[in-house]
Amino acid sequence: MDTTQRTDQQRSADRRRRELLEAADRVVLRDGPGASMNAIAAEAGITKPILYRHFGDKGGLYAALAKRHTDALLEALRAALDAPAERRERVEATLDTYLAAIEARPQVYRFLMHPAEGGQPGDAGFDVGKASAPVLRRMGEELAEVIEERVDLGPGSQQLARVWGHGIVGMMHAAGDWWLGERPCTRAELVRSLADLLWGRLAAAGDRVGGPGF
Amino acid sequence: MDTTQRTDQQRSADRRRRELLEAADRVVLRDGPGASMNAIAAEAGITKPILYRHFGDKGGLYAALAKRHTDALLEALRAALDAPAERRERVEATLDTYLAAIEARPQVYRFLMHPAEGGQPGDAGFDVGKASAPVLRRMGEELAEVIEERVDLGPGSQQLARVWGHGIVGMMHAAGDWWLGERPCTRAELVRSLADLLWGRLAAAGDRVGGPGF
DNA sequence: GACTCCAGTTACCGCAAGTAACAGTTTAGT
DNA sequence: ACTAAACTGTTACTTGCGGTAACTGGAGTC
Repeated sequence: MDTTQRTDQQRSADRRRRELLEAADRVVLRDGPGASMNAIAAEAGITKPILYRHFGDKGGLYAALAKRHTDALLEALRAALDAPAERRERVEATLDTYLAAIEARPQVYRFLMHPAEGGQPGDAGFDVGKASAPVLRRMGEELAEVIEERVDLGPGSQQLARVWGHGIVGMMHAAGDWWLGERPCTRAELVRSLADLLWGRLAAAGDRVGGPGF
Repeated sequence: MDTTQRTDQQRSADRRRRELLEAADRVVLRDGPGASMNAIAAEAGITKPILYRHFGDKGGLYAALAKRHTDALLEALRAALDAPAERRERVEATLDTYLAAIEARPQVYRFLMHPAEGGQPGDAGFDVGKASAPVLRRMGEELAEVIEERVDLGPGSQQLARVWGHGIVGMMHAAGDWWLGERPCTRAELVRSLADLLWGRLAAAGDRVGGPGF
């Protein structure tokens, strides 16, 4: 029962866990977010209880799965966010990176954003936002950090940055979701339109004929 | 089987339907989005099959329920959007109306935004966005209409307005969701911060010390 | 060789969606 | 008045999923 022994076991368990996650990934990508534990186990060549031993419950498995993809996505976003360029270019690069990601793998995106809850009704009260897609939260928080650290916002900058972080992420997400469903324009056009919005073009635009505009 | 007769029946059915929806409303508000059909039927003083006769399946019931609340919310938003004031004031009024609504009835909000899917795995392919919360889509579309109709955006205005409609709604939604969970500031502060964001303050702000800002 | 772990299995429980088949009651037709 | 439809409601069932208990076989350890 010395250290190497234990490390071996742990390594084996970790490898197994990765294999299971990869199998789960395949199934979720094939069957959608409603994929059953049985299906995942079958894909991995084993049976349900093993999944439960590794991940506790379905939420655990999905959380682990989501973490993988979220980490990957955040990595890509960070790169775009930290690129050496001026602000507008960075914003556009970040938007484009996100949109390219959801465009390339819509199933992954769908899984991350609409995890299909499934919470038993016997659960506790309404912890609003707790069951919501945590991906957006993480993205919002990270963006807030970058903003607060890079942009000079005067007093109350931290709160402002957080609001903006979550707001911008939400804008990106909603616009991306809609765009992915309808494909009304190219990705570049979408990026440009959103950046224009953030650059205050709504405030700068004139009214249309007939009274005060929106 | 003349017309009046049939109308009577239809009226009765409609009344029943409303009663059922109100019962469902109570249960969903009490038990959360995972409320079971049995529970709803019990609250209405009847049993499951009747619910199924009226609404087809759980999705139908939830859709009907969501439509009610969505209509009410959109009504309120339209009022704020059409108020006689200048643009910035309207934007703030609209944001505040939305936030006040979700603040007043977080359970309703939660139900509308996170309907807990539940789609059987045997379903068709990934119609991304189809199962997504339709509330946001409707809000986005309506806002787009208002923008396109009131603001002079030059060529390509329709597409731009739609992108902005969905983007702004998403911003409002995400920021509201986060705010409702953490309550980091007052509603008025949040409204102001978001309006500032839309008014291009991010673009106008200076860089912080040490290199180009975000 | 007996002992202990561990991966893995089968077989089950509870619960919720959805359905089939049956029963009471009002309404229409003759 | 008597039957037939149509509507409302019920009980009792099937199916399928999440989750668990209890057993089984094989690896290493004393």
